[in-house]
Parts: sequence; C-alpha cells; structure tokens
Amino acid sequence: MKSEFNLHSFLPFLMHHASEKVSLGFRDIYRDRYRMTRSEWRVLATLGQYGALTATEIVTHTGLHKTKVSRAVFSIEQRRWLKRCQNENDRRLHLLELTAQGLSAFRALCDAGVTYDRKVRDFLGEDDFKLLSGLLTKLNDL
Amino acid sequence: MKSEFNLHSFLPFLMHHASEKVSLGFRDIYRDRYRMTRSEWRVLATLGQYGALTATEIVTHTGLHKTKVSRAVFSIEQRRWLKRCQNENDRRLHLLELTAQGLSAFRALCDAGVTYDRKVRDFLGEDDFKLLSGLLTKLNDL
DNA sequence: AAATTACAGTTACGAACGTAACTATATCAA
DNA sequence: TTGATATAGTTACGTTCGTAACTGTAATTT
Repeated sequence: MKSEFNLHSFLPFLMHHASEKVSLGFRDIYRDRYRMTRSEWRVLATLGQYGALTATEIVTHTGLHKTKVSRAVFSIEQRRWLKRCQNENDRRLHLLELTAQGLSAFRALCDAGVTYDRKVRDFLGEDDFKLLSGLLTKLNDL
Repeated sequence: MKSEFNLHSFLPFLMHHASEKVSLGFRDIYRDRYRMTRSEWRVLATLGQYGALTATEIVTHTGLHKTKVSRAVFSIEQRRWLKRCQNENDRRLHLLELTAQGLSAFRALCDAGVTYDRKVRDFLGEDDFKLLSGLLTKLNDL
C-alpha cells in the first residue's frame, strides 16, 4: 500500500501545517502584546463573547482540557482581568466574569482579530475563504 | 469592532479545531501501536518517503523545529529503526536512513494512513475532500 | 595561518502540557 | 440518614516543548 501513500497530500499533515501557519500567526499578536498563551486567549475570548460562564462551560465551548482552563483562569485572574463568584446553591461552581480591564483587552484583541482575519481573507480571496470556513466547520462533526 | 468579531467563524479557531480532530485522530493509531510521538512519526514518514536525509533536510521537509527532529531521530535510533552515517567530506552532517525494521514500521503505518485517509474522504465526500486539500495547500504560502 | 564567521546538530533550562489523583461539594440509593 | 456515586475544579508529577546557549566542524576573511 505504500505506493498509495503520499505525505504531502495526507490530510493530517496538510491540516497541521495550515493550522500552525494560521493560528500561530495570530498567536504572535496576543503573545507579543500581552504575554498570553493560546489557552488564556481562548478563555478570554470565550468570556468576552458569551459573558459570565463557569469553567466547565468554557471547556464545552472551547474544547480545551479542563486543566488548561483551570490554569488559564488562574492566570487571567491574577492580571485582574476576571473575577470569580461562587454560586450560592452549588458551591462547586464559580461564575467567571471579565472585569472592565479584561473586557478592554478583549476588545483590543478583537480589533486585532478582525485585522488578521482580513489579511487571511485577502490572501485566499473571499470565495475560497468562505469555502474553507465551511469545510472546516463540517470537519467538526467527524 | 467587537461586533464584527465572532469566535466560531474566526479562522484560527476553526483551523485549530479541525486540525486537532483530523491529526489527533491519526495520532492515536501510531501512539497506541508504537508509542510514537507526532514528531517521531513525521520523521519516520519523511525518511520512509524520501530515503536517506540529513536532519536539516528533514527540518526543511517537515517544518518541525530542529530540536524536535534531533530528539525524534535519537528516539527512533534507539528503537533501531534508523542508522546514521557521518559524511566523510563534511563531518557535521549525518545521513539518516531507515533500517529494515524502520521501513517495515513505516509501511505498516502507511497502510493505516491509507485507511484513515479513506475514512475522512468518505466523510467529506470526494469533491469536498479535494477542495479542502487544495485550500490547505494554498495556505502554506500565506 | 590565524582569526572570524557560519552552519549542523545537541543540550540545558524553564514553561507548558496531559494524565491521574486529589479535594470539596452535591446527588442518589438503600 | 447514611453510604455510594457523580461532578466541579485543582494539584502533583512526569513528559514534551521552544529558546537560547553550546559543541564541533567547515568556510571565509585578513
């Protein structure tokens, strides 16, 4: 079967390469600007977009491992970008909410995100960009 | 600008999700079967496909960081899946070549790769699969 | 030829990772 | 009501990672 196999057309390779390119390209922005890790950015963005959530809800939204979320929340809390509030009825739950500072950082990174998005969009062209987005979304159900 | 920004249509997010799905799906196979890391599989596959190469050439082919290549080569060598041969004219260079055992593991994983590829191909449909491959390839030049 | 610069590859080190075990709390079952 | 089970979240631990510094060799400059 070796003859049928070609490394450079193998989807796991292609996907990984492209993903590194695209997602590390944006990572440089929040890393250089705020010294944030990818997990931290994702947690910030999720809270920014959806408002107050528990850690478990963040896991559901992002697909991040719960230890990553736990650490990212701790780190963002230390920056005073979020405050946590223990639920009265179920004291295992902590509702996590961005502070004004956190929201402001989120908004700044949204701007950067829109700019970055435009860059990639211009590179691919609008049609291909939409096509790609659709195909990637489809893959989520694999 | 926040209003323009949506997490779930943001390409770095989409790409990363899809890539995890696809490339970790295959990783489970070589990890469970041979206890290999992704770097090791990539080095093995590159040597299997192109024959003897130096570490630097592997870096060029794969885009892996040179320390990852160095460690992967060491680990594959310990399994006796590759032998290294110092270049006479330039003794900094080591030509890396798979042993019979290494080649045989590579071929077995190629079979698994073809099977996995077919699974994804069936899921997406032939047209979308080709479309996706093309778009991902295009992104390499971003 | 000696000094400098460049390159191949490795290693040391601190940061980030994932698994598994843990704490604390809540729910369910007998 | 108590004992068992489940869940939210954290922590400990060993592994992997990337940067930067290093070793050894070759090429270039003076």
